[in-house]
Amino acid sequence: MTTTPQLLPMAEPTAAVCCAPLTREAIAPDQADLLARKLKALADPTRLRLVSIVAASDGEEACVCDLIEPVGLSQPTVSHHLKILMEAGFLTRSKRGTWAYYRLVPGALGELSQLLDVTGSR
Amino acid sequence: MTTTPQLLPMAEPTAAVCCAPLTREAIAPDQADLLARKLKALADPTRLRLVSIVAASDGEEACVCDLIEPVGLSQPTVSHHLKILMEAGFLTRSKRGTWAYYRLVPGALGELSQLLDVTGSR
DNA sequence: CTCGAATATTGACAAACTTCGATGGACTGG
DNA sequence: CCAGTCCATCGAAGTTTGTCAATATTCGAG
Repeated sequence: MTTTPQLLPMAEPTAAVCCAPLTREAIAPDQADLLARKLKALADPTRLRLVSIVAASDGEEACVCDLIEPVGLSQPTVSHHLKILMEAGFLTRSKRGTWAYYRLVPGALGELSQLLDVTGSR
Repeated sequence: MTTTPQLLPMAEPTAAVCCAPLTREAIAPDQADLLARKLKALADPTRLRLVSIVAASDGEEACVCDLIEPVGLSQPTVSHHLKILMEAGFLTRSKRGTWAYYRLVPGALGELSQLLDVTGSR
């Protein structure tokens, strides 16, 4: 009964986590918080596999039923991981009939990637 | 009483996590594990700030005493975070006298960055 | 050798996370 | 309308994580 889970701003206000690569100057605490939340969403073997499977799927989308067997976990657990990935801005869901299809948010991974090391400086 | 914490292979056998970007084809479970461990090491606001401060420091190194005040946590906690970052392959330590100086491992962040999204494909 | 300073380690505890089974809601086919 | 399928949510159990105070360790100065 907590408040509605907040979506992390990623697609919309691109200004949120945007500017300084990690290695140029000390990151601000609030930017560190935001970046950490996104990294945490990805920092799980199952969720990495889910993202990867969705990305590699035909049409670059997959329904839950396609994801349960590959990762070998229960359906509620898979749904839970997908929700976390959605809230972090990496996936979107679209329902068609009883099926829920998940897709990658274009550019979400790339944005994170750039933040970690824009310049290749070090 | 677990086994001695294993260093994640990053500097040495670069073949470990090396090949397929997350979005080309489904990642193998063991690669997902490895990648998740590295992401988890980075997925904490304090540790992101530590990495950032070290990177932005003069001479690109910093001792623990320089890091305690900026992050506002106790000395044991800071040491603990630094240890995690070392075991994940992001930092190295060199002791000079009683001081311990931490440095970024060159390329470690970049390697991770590339893994998340090599192509910018999506 | 002894004292003080800089770090690391240990032990403890609360909070967060991962997982599951059970349940509930929504849609489809007969 | 009914039964069955797909998915999300709830509640609970077990594990992991972040943090601190207390303690141990290591080194340099005198």
